Amino acid sequence: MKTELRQDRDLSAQIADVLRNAIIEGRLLIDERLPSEAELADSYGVSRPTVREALKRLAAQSLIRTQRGASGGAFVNRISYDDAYGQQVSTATLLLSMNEVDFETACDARFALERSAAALSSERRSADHLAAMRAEIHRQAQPGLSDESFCASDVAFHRALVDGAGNPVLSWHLAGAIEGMQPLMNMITFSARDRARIIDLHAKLTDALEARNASGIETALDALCQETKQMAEQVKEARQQRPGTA
Amino acid sequence: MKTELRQDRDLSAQIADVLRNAIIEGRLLIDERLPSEAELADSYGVSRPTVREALKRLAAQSLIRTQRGASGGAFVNRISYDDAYGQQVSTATLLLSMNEVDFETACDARFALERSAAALSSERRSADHLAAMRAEIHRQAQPGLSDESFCASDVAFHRALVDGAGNPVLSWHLAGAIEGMQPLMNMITFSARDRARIIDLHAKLTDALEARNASGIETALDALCQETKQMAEQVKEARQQRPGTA
DNA sequence: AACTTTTCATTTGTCAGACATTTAAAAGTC
DNA sequence: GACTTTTAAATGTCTGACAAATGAAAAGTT
Repeated sequence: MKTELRQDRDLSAQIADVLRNAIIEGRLLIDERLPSEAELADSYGVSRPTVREALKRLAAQSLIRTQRGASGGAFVNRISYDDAYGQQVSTATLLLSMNEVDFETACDARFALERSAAALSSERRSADHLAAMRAEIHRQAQPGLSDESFCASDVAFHRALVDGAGNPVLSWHLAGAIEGMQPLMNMITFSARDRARIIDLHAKLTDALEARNASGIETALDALCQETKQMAEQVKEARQQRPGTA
Repeated sequence: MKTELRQDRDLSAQIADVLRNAIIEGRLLIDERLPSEAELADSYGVSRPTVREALKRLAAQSLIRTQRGASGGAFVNRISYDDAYGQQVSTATLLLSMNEVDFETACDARFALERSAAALSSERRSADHLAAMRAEIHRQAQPGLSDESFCASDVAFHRALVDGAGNPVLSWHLAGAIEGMQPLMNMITFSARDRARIIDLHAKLTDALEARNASGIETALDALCQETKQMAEQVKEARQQRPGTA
């Protein structure tokens, strides 16, 4: 772990890179303790604050955890499913909302991925998943539901659908595709007629899933994709007519 | 941006959370400048090193960039596609290699996702994508290729396939599924017979893509999935017979 | 007046040293 | 032996300082 640092870049960034590579490439094993801050500072020839900034960078990526006290220190972290889930959603959200990704592209990608998950789900889903989906449909039909709550329920519905595949890795991937679009979806105003159509499609989708009818699922998902893109298009047109609200 | 901080948690972590939320929820716009470190330290009642640790956490997630000099400071960053790509691959890699995700689950998820991307690619792929895929097949057939290089070429092949869909968001999602498995794939030793079978399937896959034959693509992908899982199974059995090499 | 050079204030990057707090192990006490 | 106290090690935080980069204003020059 001896690397000469250049002087023309942030020292803390370079140290973070060195340690990050050591962790990713497996030279530092899970739960292994890193040298203390003082030792790291000494071995890289920098001050402790600089080392600490490097360690905080790694902590932000859940690569290490720190513990105070005797026999404390920084330890290589086994990233938890929840941490990875949050990072996935967060990165997807930023990618979609900060880069001029048009809604149609994001939507196409999302439903393409969901189609394959739904196909697996139709083989493996349990009664619990169906029940969760029907519960969300029921919530979506309640009058007086805010657009935001409708959106949240929509996410929960699709999440249950995907979880039906019984593959946590697949669920993790889909989290980015589905939950990452939430900010974009929240810009949509759902009219009563929109909601009715969506709820109808959700019902058809759930029925097809219950019957393990793969083609029926695909049809419903395609229709949902079209519906969603259409609503987004309407929002876009409304924006163009009276700009400034953006 | 005035929030009381508790004393029972890391101050730098709390400050990072506050700023992160402000960015994600859009209260701080892209390219907007954050207050200077001294001002932040003052407004949160902490010292500058503490503020700096918080800012480094955000920088590690590409949420901000910093610039020195007059009119410098920390600016809300528009995350680049490349940054998001790297984060996606990195998170997926860690999730798969650090958590006891069995190979079969990861493999199923990966090919499920790739199936849907391939379906889109069969409609939209250009001649360039086909050429890139055939070039990788050619490389894979070369004798004396290391397992690692074979793996890398395999990734490039599938990446070209996915890129054929012409949807960068889809490519981004698939990057996690495909490249994230690379460490797991690198543990496999590819015998000459294994390689021949894989190359044959790659050729069939490319032919089907050229013919825009969706069902042929699906068949080839399913076979590849089976083949991959089988090879992993063999590695697993070999490990169990003489442990300690792990 | 127009252009060039210099100076300067601002801001991040880094350092040194100190103290506070937490924690586990060692030492002491009953 | 069981409990309490002490101690040492480590992270968390603070203060104050200097270095380096950078843009803008001031000064100087033609």
